[in-house]
Amino acid sequence: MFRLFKSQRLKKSSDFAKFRSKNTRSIYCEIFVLKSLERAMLGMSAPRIGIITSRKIGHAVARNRIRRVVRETFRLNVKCFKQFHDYLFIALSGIDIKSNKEITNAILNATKTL
RNA sequence: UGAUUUUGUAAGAAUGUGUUCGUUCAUGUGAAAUAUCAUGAAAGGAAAGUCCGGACACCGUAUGGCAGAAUUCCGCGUGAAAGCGCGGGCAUGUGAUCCAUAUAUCACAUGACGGAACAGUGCAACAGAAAGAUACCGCCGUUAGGUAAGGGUGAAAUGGUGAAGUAAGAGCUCACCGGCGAAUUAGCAAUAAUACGCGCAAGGCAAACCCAAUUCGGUGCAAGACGAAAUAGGAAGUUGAGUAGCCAGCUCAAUAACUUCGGGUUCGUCGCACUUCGAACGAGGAAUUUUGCAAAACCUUGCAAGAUUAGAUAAAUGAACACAUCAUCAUUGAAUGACACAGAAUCCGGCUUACUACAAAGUCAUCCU
RNA sequence: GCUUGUGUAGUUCAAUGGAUAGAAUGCUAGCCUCCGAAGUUGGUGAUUCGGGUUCGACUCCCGACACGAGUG
Repeated sequence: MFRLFKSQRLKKSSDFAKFRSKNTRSIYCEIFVLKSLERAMLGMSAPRIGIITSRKIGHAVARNRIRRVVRETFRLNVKCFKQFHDYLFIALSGIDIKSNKEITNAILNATKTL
């Protein structure tokens, strides 16, 4: 019931390019930027997420940790995310200092306003 | 006791156990596993840097020359190679012995350690008369000139000390030391020792060009193979192209070929996860490793039994809770944390760098006797 | 992933192995002006880091670090 399928993750570069071109709703925290984009009402209804962790955040271990935390929060709290929407999570520098709980709480607060 | 350096460690256990929720791959069941199923496996010593060397794949041909790149004391061992290890020689530095100093001897450390020549070129700021040949002061003589002993400069001044000698001086001559040469002896060799010869007109830098010897075809899994999808031969330029910097040779091509710009597509499978046979169960083999036995002074070897073999692709290997253990804080009850460096990306062998703990050795500092 | 390049003042660039590493711009303090701007005179400030070769290193060599570029 809380599974995370491969189809729920953004993989193609065209999916990421849509965020650049079209108008998106976005919210900025000190740690990250979360963007949302409405999708055509076709196919599956579940929300999808893409994660960007650039090299500025830190070494590969720190980047892996953030990706895992974001995926875990997305998996356990799918109901907070709207259906037929794509989400893009962009991590910013300074996120590697925060603990796992702080990151999850910050994401859940962000989804309320989106 | 502390700091630091070097070497080593089948060490770096996701701290352990349990529960719950998940991720990737393989196999099975199944019509379908991208249906919420079952079983099994799932990150390091450096996975890192990409500095070397290979395997492997492609380049229609990889042949010769030039250019270019890399390596460089000697011997032995190991290895596919790069490299690594052991021993020896030489040079430099430090310390000790000796001690007026040098030489010498011993110990330790470091060394990209071929060549300065009957090959050539280049460089040496400032200072200094002079930096590869010269004469400022001085000395002798006073017409020309002779002279490198003394002065001072410099990183470096044409070997050092003493005697003899002289107008004054000088390897001009002699003794000792140093240097160079070829010979003999020792050594597998690098090289060393010996006596002999040369008065010693040429020193330093080759991580300056260069010379000698040896080695090297290029590109890299985004290599490459197959399938699917898409599409319009649109514009400009060149006359050759064959992936090597140039030339030659060889091969192909001729009205087609190539380059640039613009447009379209931009997904999947294999390569690729120890390997072979097999439809599968399974069997054989390989490597690593644990235990036991036997042989052996040790290194190690053999036999038997068991275990293990990562394979992702916007890129898996995770999260939460409970108990135990440990650490820190606070002060005797409960809070925080699971610890450094750090994340496989075709595979393997090295090198380099980062870092925790333990062990050993060295150096330095402080205290005590 | 693979290949490859570059590091000099806050910024943009110079410097043949040899003075105190130079110039523009910026910043800053005076002068000028009624006050600013412009002008003018000073000051400030750097060889990414660690070793080696050399008498001597921004330069040559080695290792690290940082920042780029190319490649289907």
